[in-house]
Amino acid sequence: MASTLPRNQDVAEQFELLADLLELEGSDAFRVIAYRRAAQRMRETAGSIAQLALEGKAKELSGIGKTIEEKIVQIVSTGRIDALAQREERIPPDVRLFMRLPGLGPKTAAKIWLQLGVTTIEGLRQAAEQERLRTLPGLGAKTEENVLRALAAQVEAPAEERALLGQGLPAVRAVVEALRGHPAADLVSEAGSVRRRRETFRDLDVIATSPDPEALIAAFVGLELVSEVAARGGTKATVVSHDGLRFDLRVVPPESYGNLLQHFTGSKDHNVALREDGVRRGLSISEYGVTTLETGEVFSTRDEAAVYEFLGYAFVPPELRENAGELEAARTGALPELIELSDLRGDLHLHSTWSADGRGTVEEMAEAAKARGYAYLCITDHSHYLRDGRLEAQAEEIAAVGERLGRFHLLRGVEVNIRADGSLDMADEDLAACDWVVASLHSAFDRSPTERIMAAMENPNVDLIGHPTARKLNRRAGADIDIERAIAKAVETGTALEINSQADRLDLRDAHARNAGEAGARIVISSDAHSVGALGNVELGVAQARRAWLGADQVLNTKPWRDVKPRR
DNA sequence: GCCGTTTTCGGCCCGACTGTTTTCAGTCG
Repeated sequence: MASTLPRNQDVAEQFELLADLLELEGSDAFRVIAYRRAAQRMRETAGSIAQLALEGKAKELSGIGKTIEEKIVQIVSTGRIDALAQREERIPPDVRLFMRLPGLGPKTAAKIWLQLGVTTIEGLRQAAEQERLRTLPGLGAKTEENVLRALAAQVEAPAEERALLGQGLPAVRAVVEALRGHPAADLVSEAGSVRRRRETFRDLDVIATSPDPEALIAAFVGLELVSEVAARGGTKATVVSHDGLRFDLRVVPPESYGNLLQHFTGSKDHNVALREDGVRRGLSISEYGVTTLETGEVFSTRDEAAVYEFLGYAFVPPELRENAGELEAARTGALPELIELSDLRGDLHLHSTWSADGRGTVEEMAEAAKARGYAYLCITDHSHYLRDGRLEAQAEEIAAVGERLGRFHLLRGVEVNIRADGSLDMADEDLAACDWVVASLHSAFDRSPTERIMAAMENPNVDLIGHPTARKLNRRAGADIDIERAIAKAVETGTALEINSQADRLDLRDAHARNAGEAGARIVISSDAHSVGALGNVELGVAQARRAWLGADQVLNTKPWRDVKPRR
């Protein structure tokens, strides 16, 4: 039974832990890196890694070989990697936390544990206070100070959350715009994970060139949104905004701007793979340029695309830079043509004031959609607000507003709830009367969620599964959906799967949406808007679709309505 | 531990900064 297998996240966590403990033991660094890479690959794999290992197919994934595959099988059969269980008995759990403190690493953590006999966080605090850390070679007063500061900060701000792209994207754009308008600015760009449109971020990176770096830094730390200047130097600064977002600005030399933008956009894994590939071909790649080792010649450029071109790759869109096959594809001309925001022709999941939580009327939502340039819009209010005659009243209003809008298609839909037993909470004849039906999980996420959404797909009235895993970023993990079975059922029944564009949903997530696309499932990007402004959410959904390697032809609502829903 | 358009053995990204040091190891991104 697939549902009894450990989740990829949990398997990856054991390898991450094993890597940490091996590192504390001082074992071969490349072995440690190999475990971490494998863990990363597992997290980004949509199918069950445990299932793959049982079938002997996990080693087909890059970074996973025979040994790691065997260890995954150990997890399935005994719950724990043997090598990990042994080490957990020897190494006190808090020592792993030592090396997570900023400034401390595995070497220092092990030294403190083995030479001072410190085994707990509290013991570490005391050792620092009593000035015992400085008795160790290579450690001094400054280290003690750093340890105490780090421990205090940890108490103040425990377990930091990553902020949502939906909050960071407008914020970083505002900063980039403000800096571009400054006389000391030349080139300015977002960089880092926000440029790759990752769903969450730790800080927002901006890079720039300037004839007068000091003046640009001064303008940056003086921006109205800045509440605190965390660091400030001649070429870089870090600030915290009033709403708690961290921004990093780096001012870089113009002649290497392209190389630097490439470097600071990441991801780390993408850059490492790029550089390893370079080494194999006699090229040393850094943020300043590409050195041809044989001649010593250095290629640096203001143009990021020129970096990829020089290295023999097609330009890799930032959203794909995760070392998930994009380099090979860029070398062989196999990169996909990614969907763009302007490809969307309509929205197929959103709410009006007929839903208690909707803030725009049917007419307001329709007018706003028309103004966005859409050709169609489907109002999908929650089923439970459409009882006792309200379904008919809502249908009349949609029909009346639709008349006034001329050629624009205003459609009548519903978001029907999938109950705990897998049935839908609206009668089939009512669903059949709608132009479009979205079915979603909203509760009882632990009660056979895979079976429930698959049952919904079997209903011929259901066109789309909304936010398939029902996750909420920073709030709850998604339901434990067996995504491969769900995708197979979607393909079989022709039911579309949603990329929900709400900032804290983005569900399907990137890896799952990529799998769905590869399997030939139909994908819909929808706003799930509850207000006029939220129709713009789809920008996040399109970004997620790009991270999933999807082209416009794989997304249903890039097509005209007659092709989305051929007449029954 | 993984991997291969030199390789099934011998490699495995690059540079900056920090704190502790008289030349560098450890950490970080």
